[in-house]
Amino acid sequence: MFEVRVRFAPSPTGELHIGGARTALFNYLFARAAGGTFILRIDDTDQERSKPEYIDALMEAMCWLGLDWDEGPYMQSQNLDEYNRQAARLLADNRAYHCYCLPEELDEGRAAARKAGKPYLYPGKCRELPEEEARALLAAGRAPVIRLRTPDRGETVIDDEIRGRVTFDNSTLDDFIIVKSNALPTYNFASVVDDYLMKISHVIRAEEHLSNTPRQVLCARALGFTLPLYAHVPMILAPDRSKLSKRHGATSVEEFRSQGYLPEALLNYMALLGWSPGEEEIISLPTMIEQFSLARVNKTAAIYDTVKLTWMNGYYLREADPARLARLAVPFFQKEGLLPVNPGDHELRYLQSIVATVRDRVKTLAELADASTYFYRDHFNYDVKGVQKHFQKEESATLLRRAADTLRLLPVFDQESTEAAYRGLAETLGVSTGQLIHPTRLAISGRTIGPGLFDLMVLLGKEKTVRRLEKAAAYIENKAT
RNA sequence: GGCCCCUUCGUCUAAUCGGUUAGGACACCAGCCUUUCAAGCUGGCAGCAGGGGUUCGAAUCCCCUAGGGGUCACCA
Repeated sequence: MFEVRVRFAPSPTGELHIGGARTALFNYLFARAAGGTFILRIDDTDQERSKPEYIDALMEAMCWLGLDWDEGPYMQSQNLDEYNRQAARLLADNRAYHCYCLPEELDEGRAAARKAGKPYLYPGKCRELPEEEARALLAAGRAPVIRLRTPDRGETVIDDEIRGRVTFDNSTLDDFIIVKSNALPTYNFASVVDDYLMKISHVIRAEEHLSNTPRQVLCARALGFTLPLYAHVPMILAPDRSKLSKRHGATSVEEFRSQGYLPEALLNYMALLGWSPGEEEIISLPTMIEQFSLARVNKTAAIYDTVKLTWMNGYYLREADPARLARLAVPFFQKEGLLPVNPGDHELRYLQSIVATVRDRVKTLAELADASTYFYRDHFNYDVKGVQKHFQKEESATLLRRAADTLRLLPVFDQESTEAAYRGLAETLGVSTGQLIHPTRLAISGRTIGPGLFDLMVLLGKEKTVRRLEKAAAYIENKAT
């Protein structure tokens, strides 16, 4: 039995989006399920587009999700000598050659091929370039690239763990570039070298890489490397069925986080895209590890749907430990201006009791904060429809004043006592409890929807409740005159 | 356009070797519960892309068509 070693190898050219995160998750699950090693590698051989801040953001996102890696991060930019060494070997073996063609020269051929409706293949101009000419070109200041000498005939076969046998005709593959003119390796080359050196057993990545795979196999064979096993997982598509990109709005882990999604919800939702567990859909990371297998990963691209993710987030919101939830909610309350930068113990305790009550009816942390504003602000507008419904008759004012008077006299202000008081008052006044409850809710929260009224009053406290009832009564009386 | 991959309710998916009233989840609708809104519970709507084969029998195997996606860079 060989050791399972897998890697997640993003290029730091943007935020970690849900597709990349899901690939990371599957690698993680596969490694953990097999007792193997999960490696983080940063494929940063593109100097132009790679940005250090993306590396930090990437690791931050993975930590937030709880996808801890065992080795790395390894940077390809730190391993340049190795690629050069391997390329030199290929050159010495005549399995690769220098090519002096300029990109512009090649562009002409490309344009012509496109016009003719044919695929463009490098014509092999420098394949057998005489020594003299090469020297002359070099002397003229041309920086060559290195191309792999690929077979013209035969086929390259990949036995993919998920997709089965995939065959490519070698005649459709040209002598592709493995080292750029700036001496940096291309993805197909660097990736093969590292996967071999790191003893990667399974390359688990998105399907978009499937058509690159024969090139990598050719590289590995030229280098004399044994091949890893490949598993190409289905892509995650945007709602418009196209590949995920910035223009699709919230797709990065960081964005989901800032919208108030919980890591366990995002993780659970992502796991369901392209894979299905046993009986239960709601599963924790440890359970995913127990149940994960590549055999149950399907081949169909999935369109992600935030509606289901949001539902799931609501579920996890209600399940979460209240103290933890309060901690996670802090930035959202700060953003609404409800909490100071450094909230004290008292404020955090109050937050926790609010969160524990309000979370039952919201689906994200952002909604949670939004639904909690009236606990912190005395000034708010009354819901317009609510006013029409509950503040229209002048006797409503009387009702509210009677309620305020009753509550004020309560020696104990808790769920039971307030409810008993209200039910008693309704009876003496000869009205239904609802006739008392609805105007009260509007009076103390400005809203027609929210937590159970008695929870709400207790959370607000006797003083504020009574004050707001009287304020509302005055509002109704003013309105009437 | 060439090459490669894919195709079960609107969306995510199940249906181990071909035999199921094609199952579940989200969403939606209805009812129950109820001080509102949620949640919860119960029920409902909704799918094998199309056409040919093979077979006693096909969502499942084969072929064709259509559709979708990916990829064709000195990006990964």
